[in-house]
Amino acid sequence: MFQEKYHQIERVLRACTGEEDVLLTTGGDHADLASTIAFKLAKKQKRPPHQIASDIAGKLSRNPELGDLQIEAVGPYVNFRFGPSLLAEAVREALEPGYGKLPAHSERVVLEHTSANPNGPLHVGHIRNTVIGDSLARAFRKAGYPLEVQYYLNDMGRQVATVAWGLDHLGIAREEGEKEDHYVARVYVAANREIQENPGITEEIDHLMQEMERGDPETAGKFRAVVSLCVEGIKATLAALNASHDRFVWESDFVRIGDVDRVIERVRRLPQTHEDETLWVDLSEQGFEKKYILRRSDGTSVYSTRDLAYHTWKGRNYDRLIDVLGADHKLIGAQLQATLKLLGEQPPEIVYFEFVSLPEGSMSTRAGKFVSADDLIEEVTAKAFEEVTIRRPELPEEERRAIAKSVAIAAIRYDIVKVSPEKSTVFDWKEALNFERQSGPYIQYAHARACSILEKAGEFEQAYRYETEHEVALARHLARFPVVVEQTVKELRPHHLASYARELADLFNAFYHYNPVLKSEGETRSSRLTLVDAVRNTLKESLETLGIDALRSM
RNA sequence: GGGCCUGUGGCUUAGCCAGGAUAUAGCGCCGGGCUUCUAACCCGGACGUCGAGGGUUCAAAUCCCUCCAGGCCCGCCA
Repeated sequence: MFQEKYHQIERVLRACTGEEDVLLTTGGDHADLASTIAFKLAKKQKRPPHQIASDIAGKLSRNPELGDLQIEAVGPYVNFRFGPSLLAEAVREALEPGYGKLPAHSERVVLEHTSANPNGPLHVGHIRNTVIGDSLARAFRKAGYPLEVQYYLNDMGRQVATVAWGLDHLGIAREEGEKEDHYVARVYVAANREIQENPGITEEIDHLMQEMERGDPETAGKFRAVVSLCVEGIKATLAALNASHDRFVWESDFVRIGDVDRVIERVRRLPQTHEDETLWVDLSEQGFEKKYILRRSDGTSVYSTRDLAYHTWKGRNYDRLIDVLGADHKLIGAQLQATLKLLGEQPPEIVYFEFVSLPEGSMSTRAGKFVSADDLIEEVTAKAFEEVTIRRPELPEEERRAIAKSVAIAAIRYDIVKVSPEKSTVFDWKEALNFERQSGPYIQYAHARACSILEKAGEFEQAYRYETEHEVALARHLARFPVVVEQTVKELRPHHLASYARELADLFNAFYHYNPVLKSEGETRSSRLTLVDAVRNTLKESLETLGIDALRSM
């Protein structure tokens, strides 16, 4: 409804003013939509803007095509407000299962996110990638795109080689009940400490990497064992976070099947490519002063080479490539894009997010200095369980545990997704454990409330008469959900969804306190119940797009 | 030194790309509200030179320039 109305008003304003850009925006508190076109025309017509606005409003008010729209000039602004029948239509649409779904696109999208090195558990920095990536993935599916989500597994890097070496030489046993990825991290930290004391080990690790690249079966087996072990743990964490990947792509496969050799051959034919002891691309014309090295002097490939092969493969199998990467990848990401362009391949769109640090400084897996996602989930779940137990002591423990789990993931995911990706953040336990307003559980609570009202109401006739300011504000807000989904995929910024869901919960809570539902009567009761149902559905759809469980009771 | 990002009340944050109507919200603070649909809630109040300066414009948190502060990057690591 909202989009149709937007485009219709835009069309009519164009016809009325003769201007191409009619400066139509959302009007905030003042209106559903508003135009500042009068300012622009004031200059051309040499008349005061409020007169022009008033003229336009007068003309449009007599236009029957616009239907149930209140049009008013307020000073220099032309304001449009949805009338009762449009609000009814908005609520009717919001009741539909899957509300917010946009018309299907045929463009096949591949979205890569998380892709953390398999040398330890995901930490609170990695899961910013996971939460942004998974929320975007859900938004893309909601926006009607066929989508595949991938995790690129760096299974032949120095980190993995270091762990493989550590397992062979340090005799560290896995502890009882220790999660795979945490065990791998322990070996990794110990191996790094060993290297510090005895730098000669670096040569042994270099040798392992060369053997791996050569395809030596014994070495490959060792690497695969390390990575498989670690990935088991990582997958469990991702599942706990409600994040999923359709495919894990192993970096070494591109070496094994010859794609890396093929891409090197193609790069070699570029005029920008130089070969001395290494093979490198001169990207200075593209604005990069650093050499983009693709083959070491010992003949082995580097991460960038394999990444080039991976993206070439993606470009051939999908129409649109999206990567979610930490801000530390900005340079290498831009070099990758530039080189793919030189090769005539499709470069990825890259969503960068800035760093998450700890109050005491940057995180480091190597130094064992990080807060793991598993510890975070455990702490937040424990706090959530306490809360549920205080509020709902009568519920069986099993049910309280299930609620606590969902509440914890809601708190964690929302806390991360609500902040714009370009903002660097400092991880804060107090914020993570806060379940009040502007949190995931706050929104879940609004949803549970709506469910509870509907359950008590039983059967009711649908009706659509909205008069109080709270009813009208809710109906207006419901209409915007599909626009927010559209905006999220257009800008690749999932935090819009987070703001939207919170605003909807805010409006619903205010409505709840001022407009009794079950105690009202007749058409008012039916209309309010219908509205509550529409809010419930829209909250559910927006929560699920954020990867948060829409609990019916909490 | 160079590149990218950020700077909005004590703290966190939306708005900035597509300039317009009293700058969004939370935490914290002060005050009020649970025999009434779940108080993980609601209402009221105090708190802002939108980092600083200049420019463009009828109009700047938003665009441009300079400066300051913080983060990230500048490896034959990934």
